[in-house]
Amino acid sequence: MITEQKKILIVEDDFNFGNILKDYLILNDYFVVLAKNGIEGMEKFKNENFDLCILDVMMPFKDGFTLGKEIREKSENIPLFFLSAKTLKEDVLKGFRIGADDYLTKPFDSEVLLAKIKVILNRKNFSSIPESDVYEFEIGKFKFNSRLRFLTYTDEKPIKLSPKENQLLRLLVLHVNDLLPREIALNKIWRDDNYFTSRSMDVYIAKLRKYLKLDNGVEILNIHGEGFRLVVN
Amino acid sequence: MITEQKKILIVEDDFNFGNILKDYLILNDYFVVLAKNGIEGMEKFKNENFDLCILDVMMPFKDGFTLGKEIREKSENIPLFFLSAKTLKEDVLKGFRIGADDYLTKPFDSEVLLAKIKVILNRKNFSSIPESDVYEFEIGKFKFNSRLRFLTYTDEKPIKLSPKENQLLRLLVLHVNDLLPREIALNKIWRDDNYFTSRSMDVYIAKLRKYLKLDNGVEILNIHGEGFRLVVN
DNA sequence: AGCTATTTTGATGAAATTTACAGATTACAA
DNA sequence: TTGTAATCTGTAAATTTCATCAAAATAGCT
Repeated sequence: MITEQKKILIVEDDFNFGNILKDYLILNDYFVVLAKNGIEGMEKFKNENFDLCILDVMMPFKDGFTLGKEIREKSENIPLFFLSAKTLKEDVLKGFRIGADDYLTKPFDSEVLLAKIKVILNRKNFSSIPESDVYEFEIGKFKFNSRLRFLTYTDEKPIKLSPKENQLLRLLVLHVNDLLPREIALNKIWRDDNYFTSRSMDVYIAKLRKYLKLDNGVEILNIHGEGFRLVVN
Repeated sequence: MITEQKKILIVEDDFNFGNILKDYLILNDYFVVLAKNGIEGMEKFKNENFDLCILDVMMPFKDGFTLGKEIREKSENIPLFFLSAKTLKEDVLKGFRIGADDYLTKPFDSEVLLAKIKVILNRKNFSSIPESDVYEFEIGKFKFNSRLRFLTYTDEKPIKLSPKENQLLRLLVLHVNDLLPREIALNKIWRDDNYFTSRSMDVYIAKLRKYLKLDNGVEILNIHGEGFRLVVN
């Protein structure tokens, strides 16, 4: 995909207001889905893949805070905005405690909202690895096909790579001879960066090293505290 | 340093307000530096290493917008908040155009500010685009790559540098033949200037000297009470 | 169920950093 | 000059942080 339209979920029970907001964001080149209440909002959230959620706080059946909490449980990283007429400090803080990225009080200026959306979408640009068209690589005497998940040493029979092995090797190759920061690999592949995903990544590095040992002109070096580096002579 | 405290720069010309804010953030376990105006703010920004900047908009000599723009030029990723009594939409939008992450209008609730600071500092922020940055240097007969943390003497095999060795050597090189004041190195690398960080820096100077001995046209001189100087013939 | 892929644990050791210290050097005042 | 306090030097030890990898646990598929 060349131009990647960002996909926004709006959950707002006020039909008029919701539609105005939706149209405004569409006009500004976002792909927008509008849900009329918390139940529907959760439904859509589960079935689609959004880049940002904008939730009204006061809604019948399921209020925005409850919905926000559920969304956070499912996805701890997705940007979350609350909209509310309630300017009470306690409400605002509650929103942030739930894991909101911002809390806007109505009435708010639509251009300001737009600015905030831009800021947050530009910051968190870790959609999974883009399926660029390149998927055949040479790594020393290896051939690596990241689409078929095959790693082939000269004429030997191809080693099948697991999805994670494959993604990791692909990232390494894309940064060949240069540093692949831990953080980036973790967020791109595991979509999260913590102690356990980090240990997990180490496991895959070990696996790849084992495969790559066949060619001793190829190795994966560690840069302590920074990340890894695939070196090819 | 025991806890990895986040370091915040506040630039605010109102002495009272600035100090109250500073104390409040310190109370909440941040390391805070307060600058009284835009000039001083830029000075501190250049010499230290912050996780977040909070800029008052209306200040004499150099206003917050101008300062914010300069900071953005130097660091495109550092989180930036504007504070202002001006609630004019145009000002708010201007702030965002400059690259602000948020714009708070005075009076604002300190707890809300705190919540926003937490959100932004915990945000996993990584763009795969490395900060455009010079990282290849020549030091006499050495080649120094501060990204890969390698120091290579002619054709010998590269010496791996630890993160601190690397940062320190990089700072020295950036000031080559000129004085690198202790204070600046400590604030930039150790983020704090005290007896222990200072001893620690001495240890690293000794380590670098050992590495650099290979080329006797290169040495690190001390300027008593001032700092160090990397000299290259 | 049985197999395979993946994640989580945890033991171990390696690397990096801080702290400590003893002997030099320097600044500076008397 | 000389004495003394402050600063610097290099090394070693103690502490902390990080990487490695086997193995166990879990999830997911056929």
